[in-house]
Amino acid sequence: MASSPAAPASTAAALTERGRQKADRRAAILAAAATLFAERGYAGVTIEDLGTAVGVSGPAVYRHFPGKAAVLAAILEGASRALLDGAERVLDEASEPERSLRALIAHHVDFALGDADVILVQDRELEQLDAGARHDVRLLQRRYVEHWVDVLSRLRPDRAEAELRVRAHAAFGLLNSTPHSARIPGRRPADGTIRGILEEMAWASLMS
Amino acid sequence: MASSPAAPASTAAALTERGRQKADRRAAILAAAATLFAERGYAGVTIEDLGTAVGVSGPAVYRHFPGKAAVLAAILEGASRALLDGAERVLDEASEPERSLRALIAHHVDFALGDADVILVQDRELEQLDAGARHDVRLLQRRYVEHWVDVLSRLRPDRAEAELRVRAHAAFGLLNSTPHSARIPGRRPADGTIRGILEEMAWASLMS
DNA sequence: CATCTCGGTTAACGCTCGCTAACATCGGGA
DNA sequence: TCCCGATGTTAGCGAGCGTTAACCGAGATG
Repeated sequence: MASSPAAPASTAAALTERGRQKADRRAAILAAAATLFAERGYAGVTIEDLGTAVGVSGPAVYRHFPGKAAVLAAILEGASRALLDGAERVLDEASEPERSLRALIAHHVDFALGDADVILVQDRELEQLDAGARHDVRLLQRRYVEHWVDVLSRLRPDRAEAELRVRAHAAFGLLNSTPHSARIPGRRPADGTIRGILEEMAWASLMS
Repeated sequence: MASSPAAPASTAAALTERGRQKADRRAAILAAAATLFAERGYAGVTIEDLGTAVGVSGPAVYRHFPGKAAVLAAILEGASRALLDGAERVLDEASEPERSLRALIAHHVDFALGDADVILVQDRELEQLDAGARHDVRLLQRRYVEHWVDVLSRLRPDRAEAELRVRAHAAFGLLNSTPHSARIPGRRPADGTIRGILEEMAWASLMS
């Protein structure tokens, strides 16, 4: 799950100059890949495209990832982990369920509006992963959903967990709608306005 | 937009035996393609797969569609048209805006639960279309959204159309959530139950 | 200072897949 | 009945693309 050959354990960060450059390149490839995958789909992007997007060309990408699928896997695992970590951080700070739900919603909106490309790829390209990576991502997603279900079941103990799970998924669809529709032309309201609308709608739908 | 060489105009339906067989084949290919595209993505399905799925093999598909892209285009245009036609039919029957909105929601849920594969493909593979077909589909989608916005603006004349458009898109994301999450294992409630939950959530979110 | 590692280059292989060609078969109108 | 057009079949081309091979220069290391 970590790096390959006996990584310098804890002091991994302050390595040499080359070490940081490599990390930067890797991050740049991931960022460019998210944008390109969102625009053209995983299959519509070539390894050469990924290289060109970060200023190297072609097979240099293989110095950072073992293959094209690994790039997608890194994006999806990163997204799932970021979403999950954020949710757990947010839940540590608020114990009252109403506050917790509002915080969960706000955090999800932040992510959806901030990393729209990643959300799009996450929604669309999960199936392209090999069984192992797909399973890992699904596990992270499941844990994320369960946090939502936990909070919801404290707010509405009368409702079955199965219903709350359907409601959580529906809320994700609602909150992720902007990355999907943003590609359609037409003027949209400012991000701040959209954020308010989505938070209000998500709350109302979940508590209805 | 219709058939090629001087089609027998109005009496097109009651043609010969061969005519009906051809129509059946075409419909079978479209249905199989929707399922396969939903499972593996447009790029993950070969023309050979499409043929095999309906009992013919490989290039026989070209007797019914000029190419792979045309199959996708037919699915997406069919879906957009069905959604739009249904909405217009529904709006003809109810003039009161509250009833209209409830009917629009119910109709959309019907479609999402009944043609989950098509909804999934519609959400994911629009970009794979060539510019012309994509434009056509976008036009149909736009008209569909505008029907929702019209009804919403009669219910909430205080709100800007831009906001209502964001709300409509968010509601679509909510209503289309089940086709997306259905692939995740785990027991789900029965369709009837899900329908009720989604309708309630959509209404609450739009009117909040 | 010699050497080794590593991130980069270009060339090329091989597979997949959309699509076309050439040919067979058969239903249906004159 | 006879022929034409439509719907299949199999063989094969050609392009695109993921990946590997072979080589190179420079920064870290002893």
